[in-house]
Parts: sequence; structure tokens; C-alpha cells
Amino acid sequence: MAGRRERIAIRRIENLAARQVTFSKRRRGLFKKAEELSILCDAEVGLAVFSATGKLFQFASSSMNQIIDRYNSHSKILKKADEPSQLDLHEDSNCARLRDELAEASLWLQQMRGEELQSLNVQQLQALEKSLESGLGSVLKTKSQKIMDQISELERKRVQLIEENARLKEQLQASKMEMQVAADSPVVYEEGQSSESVTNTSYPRPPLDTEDSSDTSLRLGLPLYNSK
Amino acid sequence: MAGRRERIAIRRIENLAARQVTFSKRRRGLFKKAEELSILCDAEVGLAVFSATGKLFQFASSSMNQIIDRYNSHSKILKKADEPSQLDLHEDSNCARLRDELAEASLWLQQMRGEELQSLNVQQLQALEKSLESGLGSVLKTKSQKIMDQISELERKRVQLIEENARLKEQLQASKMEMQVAADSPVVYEEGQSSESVTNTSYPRPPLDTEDSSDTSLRLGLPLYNSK
DNA sequence: AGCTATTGATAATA
DNA sequence: TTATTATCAATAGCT
Repeated sequence: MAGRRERIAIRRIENLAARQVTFSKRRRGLFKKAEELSILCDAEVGLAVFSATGKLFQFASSSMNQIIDRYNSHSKILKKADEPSQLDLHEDSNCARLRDELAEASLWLQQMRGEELQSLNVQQLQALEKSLESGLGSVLKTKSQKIMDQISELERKRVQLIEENARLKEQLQASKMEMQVAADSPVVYEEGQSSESVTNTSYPRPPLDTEDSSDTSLRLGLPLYNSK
Repeated sequence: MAGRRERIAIRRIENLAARQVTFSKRRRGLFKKAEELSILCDAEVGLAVFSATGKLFQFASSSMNQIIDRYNSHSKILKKADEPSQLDLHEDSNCARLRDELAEASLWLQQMRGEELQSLNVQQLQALEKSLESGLGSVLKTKSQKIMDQISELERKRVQLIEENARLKEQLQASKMEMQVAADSPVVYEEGQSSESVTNTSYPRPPLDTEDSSDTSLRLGLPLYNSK
């Protein structure tokens, strides 16, 4: 007969001969599928496999160097202002390390954005989840703090402006009265209007107590970050 | 109803939607097989795929840069080491850029972990929050899938073992009966012991019905990924 | 996105 | 190693 095949567990095959046979078969299958993907879907694919004995097998839809270049320069989506360097002395040796670190950081960013998760096991996913939840908590906390600060600041400025307006009105009134005095023809029936009542007329709703408004802004701010 | 599948020709799929669907499906298959090869056969595997839209997907059994380094080492054996390649020519200019990108990526990672948020405004915090929520959703989904897969796998093995047990039990029973016949000296007062009761003595707890236990394992599995 | 009918891949065997 | 084939896995074509 032939293959009384049971699906094998995905762990290292202990038997050397069996491992080599499987490597040979599966390698061919993998390379075939890599090529098919690149052709069918117009994708650029690079695949390098080192056997346990150190032998290299490779496939590249274009050229391996081109793919490595593209891989290395892929994360230039974001640019920022240049930063004065302080490590010029060890430029060359740092370069490979930088590339390592950048690749790792990029992968992490991808995974935190929810991509490229298939290569992670459940434990790693759990850790990632915890990290994301923690980060999300901090973001929410910071955002609410910023919003509260903004509201407090606005409120403070509003109170300041109200006070300034009140001062200006008083000055204006004083100025008018001076002019009236200067004109030497005071009008009696206008004096009943006190400076206080003027203020109330101009600002029907007097400024709230600052302690209260702080709490109010908290309540108002909350719905903003109750997202979907 | 479903896949009235004819083998498709291996050439570029013209229809955009179909091409994207196929890319998504085959890419996952390819990455899975790459991972399996690396584990089963103790091989170092690096796979990079750029979609037609320029998006990078990668798998590396160790780290991509380690694999690239190893690849370059292998290649240099076949090349002249003193001949500066294109990669080397761009290395210096890349280095500064790499440093910038790494700084940028590191800052992002910090911010996604909930650190260094003070320099962001509310709008940026909102975007970060959305990104984190989206990533968290994907992580949870992937984790659930992995756990479900594990459960299915365990259940499958359990059923398999139950079947094997049943087979072994039958064989044992047959074997015992043969021995009784071969002994050719039946003892009358022992014949009251039926083969069935013998079996029950050897296996006091017969295997459960497979249908019921299948549902049970599913229910037990679900709370695992109902995270806090 | 899900769902099957098929094709394709491959583990055990010769 | 290569060939065979039973069986499992991947996926093309539909909803």
C-alpha cells in the first residue's frame, strides 16, 4: 500500500532521515507556492531557506538583492526633521545593528496595528494584548487629561476676559462721566445705572465657580473618548 | 454550490478583486508552510512578500536581518568581496536615514505602549487610540482563532485515541478468546464470565460518546479568550 | 467575510 | 533516491 498518512505534529522531526526527506519535499512545495503567489498576484517575493546542514536555497521573483534593498528601505513611510548625530565614529558597525533594530521595531509596530500576527503563538498574543490594553489605557488617560486642561484653560481665559471687560466698561463709564463733567451738562436720570447692573446686563450668566466648572468639563469631556 | 474548481493557470490574475482575494489566501498558506518547514526540519527560513500595493509581509524563523546577513555571507563566497555593491554604496546615506527611522519607530512604539504621550495633541491621541483599538481587535481575533485551532486539534487527537482504544480492546478480546480456545481445557464454572464482562474489568471506564464530549470541549474553551 | 468541491501536497511505504 | 498512493490540507469558485 502507500501513505497510511496521519497528519504530523508541527514540531522538529527527530529522525534524521525522515527530517531530510521531509525537508526536501516540503522545500520544493514551498518554493513552488512562492513562485505561484508572485505570478498569480503580481507580488514581489523573496524566500531564503538554510537547511540544517547549512545549505542555502533561495527564490526571488525579481532578484534577491533587489528584494533585500526594498525590505531594508521599506519603512520610510514616515519622515521627520534630521537629528544631529552623536555616533559618527562607529557609523559602519552601527549600520547593521540599526537595520536590525529598525526591522524589529517595524514588525512590532505592524503587530501592534494587528498585522502579521500569524507567526505569534497564543502566549505572545496574550502579551501583545496586555501591552495594547495598557497602552490604550494610558492614551485614554492622557487624552482626558489634555481635554480637561484645555477646558480649564478656556474657562480661565473666559473668566479673565469677563473681568477685563468689566474693567473696560467701568473705564468707559468713567470716561463718559468725565466727558459729561467736562461738557458741564450732567444728565440725572442716567446715574441710576450702577456699574454692577451694567455688568449683569452685558453678561447675563455670571462666571461659574471655577471648582464647579472643572467637574463640569470632566463630564462633558468623557463622551468624546467613548469611541465605537 | 461551492468550489467547482478547475485548476487555474499560473499566470497573473487579471481581475483585481479576485487577485487580492487569492493573494490574501495564498499568502497565509505560504507563510504557514514556511513556518512549518522551519520547525519540522530545523531550517532557517526567511520570507518577504510585497503585495502589488507595496505592502510588506514577512516571516523569519529567527530574525529577518540575521537571515539577510547569513544570505549575504553565503553570496559573498561566490562574489568578489572587494567589489562594492549597490547596497554598500547606499549604506552611508541609508545609515542616517535608518537612524531617523529607528528613532521614529521607537517613539511610536513607546507611544503605543502609553509612554511619551505629552507631546501629542488631542487629535493625535485620538488617532493613536483608534489604532490601538483596531490592533487590539485583530490580536483578540487571532488569539481566539489560535485557541480554537488548538482545541480542535486536541479534540481530533482525543477522538483518534478513543478509536484506537476501541480497536485495541477488540484485539485484546479476540486474543483472549483465542487463548481460551487454544488452552483446549474449558473450565465449566468459569464460562459464566462473558467476554464482555472481562473487557469491562480491564477497562472499568468505557470511552464517552464522542458527540457529547466534542461540544463540552468547545464550551470549556470559550471563556479562555473572553478577556477582561 | 464563510462554505464545499476539487485539486494539490505529502507521510508512509515500496 | 524516486515512485506510489491514501489521506490530509489548500484553495477556486460561489454566496
